[in-house]
Amino acid sequence: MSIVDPVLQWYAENRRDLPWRDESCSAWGVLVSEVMLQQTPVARVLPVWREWVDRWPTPASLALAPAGDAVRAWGRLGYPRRALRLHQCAAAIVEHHGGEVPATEAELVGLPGVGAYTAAAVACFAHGERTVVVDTNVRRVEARAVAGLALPAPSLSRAETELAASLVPEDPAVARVWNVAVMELGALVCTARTPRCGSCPIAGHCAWVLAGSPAYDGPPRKTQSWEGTDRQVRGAMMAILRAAADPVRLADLTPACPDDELRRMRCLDGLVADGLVEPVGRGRYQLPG
DNA sequence: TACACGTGGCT
DNA sequence: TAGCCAAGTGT
Repeated sequence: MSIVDPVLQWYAENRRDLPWRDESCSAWGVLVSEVMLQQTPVARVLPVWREWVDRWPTPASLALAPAGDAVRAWGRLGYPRRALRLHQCAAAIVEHHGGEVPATEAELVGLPGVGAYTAAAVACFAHGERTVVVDTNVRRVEARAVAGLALPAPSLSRAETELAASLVPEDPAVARVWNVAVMELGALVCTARTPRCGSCPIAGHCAWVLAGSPAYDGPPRKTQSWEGTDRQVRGAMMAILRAAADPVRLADLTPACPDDELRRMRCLDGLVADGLVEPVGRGRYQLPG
């Protein structure tokens, strides 16, 4: 008995109506959603995605805008480098793909900000290609249901990729639904911390449940630090720059890290090196033009 | 491979 | 409450 059919049926009855899943959503809209959803919850993405696709409905329209507009419109989604890469991605699509989002994983994976996951997701969800989509949700569902583990290992293994590939239905149209369905199950039911096994369509043959839901027993999962990190300072600087209508002075960035000038300068240099901040002379800085 | 990279909600 | 965690990518 495969877990595929019950998951497909569960999805048909429980799926969220997300705009990037609409038939009318363009491939570009799908690509934008996938980049925004990297490490970022759906609820936070929704309003920003709407604003982006309304303002920049095609890769060409975004490519024509200043990069700083993309960074500012990114708002507080986090990881603003994604906005910069999406802007670079739009330019690459115009330059190398006639302005159309490419359909194959091989073409997609070369674009800025598009890695293995996003390439598989866009090829499948936007173009109907039969790909193997493996994200953190898919890994968790399959780790539990098939491997009997509480959580997947910190990094993706060959075995996991092969397992995921073995579960994808042959028919591309069915594969497309499967890929989104297993992700949705991971997002809504088979969650990381408090899985709702009582509502799970495959709890009856979940290896982890059948083993008594044993606790995680793998290498320690390192928790990312935040307080006092460069990342915190960079985020504070970006917030100041997003809010500013004109270039800011160095002194305007002091509140981002008031007690450590060395760190402050290191973070600013890093932002400039990343292309998120642009020096404009006379000791002033702004979002990239 | 391991680490850096934002942000905010949830338990 | 302090972590934990969220549709990863680039180096």
